Amino acid sequence: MAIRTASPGSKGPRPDTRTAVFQAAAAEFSARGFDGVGVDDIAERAKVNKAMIYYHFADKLALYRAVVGDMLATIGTTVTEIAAADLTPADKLNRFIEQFVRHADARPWFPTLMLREIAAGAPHLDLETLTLMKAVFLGFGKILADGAAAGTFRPVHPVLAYTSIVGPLLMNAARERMAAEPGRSQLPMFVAIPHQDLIAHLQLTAQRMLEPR
Amino acid sequence: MAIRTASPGSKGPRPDTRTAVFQAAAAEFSARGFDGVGVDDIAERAKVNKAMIYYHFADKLALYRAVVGDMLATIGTTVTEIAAADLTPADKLNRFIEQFVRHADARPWFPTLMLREIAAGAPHLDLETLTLMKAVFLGFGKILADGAAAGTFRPVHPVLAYTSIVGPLLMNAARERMAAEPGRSQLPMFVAIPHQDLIAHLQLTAQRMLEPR
DNA sequence: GTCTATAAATAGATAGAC
DNA sequence: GTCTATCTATTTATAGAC
Repeated sequence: MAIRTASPGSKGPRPDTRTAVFQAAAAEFSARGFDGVGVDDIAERAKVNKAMIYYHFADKLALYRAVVGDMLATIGTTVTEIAAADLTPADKLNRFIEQFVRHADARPWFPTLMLREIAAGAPHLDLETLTLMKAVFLGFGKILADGAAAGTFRPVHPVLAYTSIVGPLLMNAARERMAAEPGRSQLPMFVAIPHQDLIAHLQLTAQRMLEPR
Repeated sequence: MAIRTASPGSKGPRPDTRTAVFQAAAAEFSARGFDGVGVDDIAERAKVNKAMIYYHFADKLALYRAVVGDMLATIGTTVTEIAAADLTPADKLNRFIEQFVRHADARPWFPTLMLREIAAGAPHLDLETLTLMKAVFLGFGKILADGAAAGTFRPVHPVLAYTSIVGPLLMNAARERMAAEPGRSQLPMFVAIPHQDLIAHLQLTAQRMLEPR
């Protein structure tokens, strides 16, 4: 990835103001939610004048949708690739779980922002953004259907299977965030779980859930 | 439950203003989150003057904590009772799942409010409220430990087991809310799942997850 | 593209009459 | 206990100079 930095003290046009705003917005929205974040907060974090945000984005909602849409598009591409890969359904499922965790590790704002939007009932999302969300679900559903057709999976309603895997994934990310608040690490539900263990547990649970008997 | 209603047109002291505020706050906070709700919104829904809210509660945060605390205390009592009941661990686990769903059915604000607070990293909760949250987790952990001691469950980290069961539960509630928004019922991830099916699925998945091999 | 200044609306919270 | 009116701070958003 190319790194573009403005020369120190430069007064000319900053090449990546938009990117700085975008990244600051992702972090802020993830940390405090749509209503909890002010446009000033984003400007401050991005080290950008507030008016610049309105120069690059129509308004706060459009910026938010851009962040969530980009996030969903990225994970959607990953899932679609896995679903289309040349692997057994069981391997695809394991890969789905592993990639989801790795994806979240590389983009810490992702799970919390997604969980927040889900918890809120997705009131900020338009149909276009929801369609990106759908792509993730459909990719997962394809893995399931292939497995059922091959007889390696028992038939389970894709919605139930999806929530059974993604729900714990997101909830664990939220748990880690709660634990990060000061004075909480002693509480038993906030002990650290290595992501290797998380992945292994979810993979085993998912395989058992789908196992024909 | 006794029903107390002020006589129509009464100008005297309303007996249950506090309750009206409390219930309105639960509904509003659940629907739009701490930052998304204005004290005016709560006053309007409760059909109470805004100043009355500050007469009964110190401020917005104290009101919010009262709502969440009451919610956690109620579910905590239920879980503790199940853990102490005279049942096999497997039956206790099934009962935990069923009661959690039934509890949410009877109190529609519960799952969303809880998921919201979790997603936010519980920034609004003090240690006292978190302790109530802990009680729910500990009750669940006791069921697990009893099962492991009796050999009916394999040993699984209680945090992983807890998120694996409660995560899907909460995520499904959020899903139902997303589906409720207009123009969304056609999307495949928003199809309705009967709660009977949800319970059965989670019970089966949980038992398989914990099954020794 | 970038900045300052400010408009316009809304938020949380309180004073004080009844 | 209940109400009206209001204070103060903050918020989204824009106008307009450079």
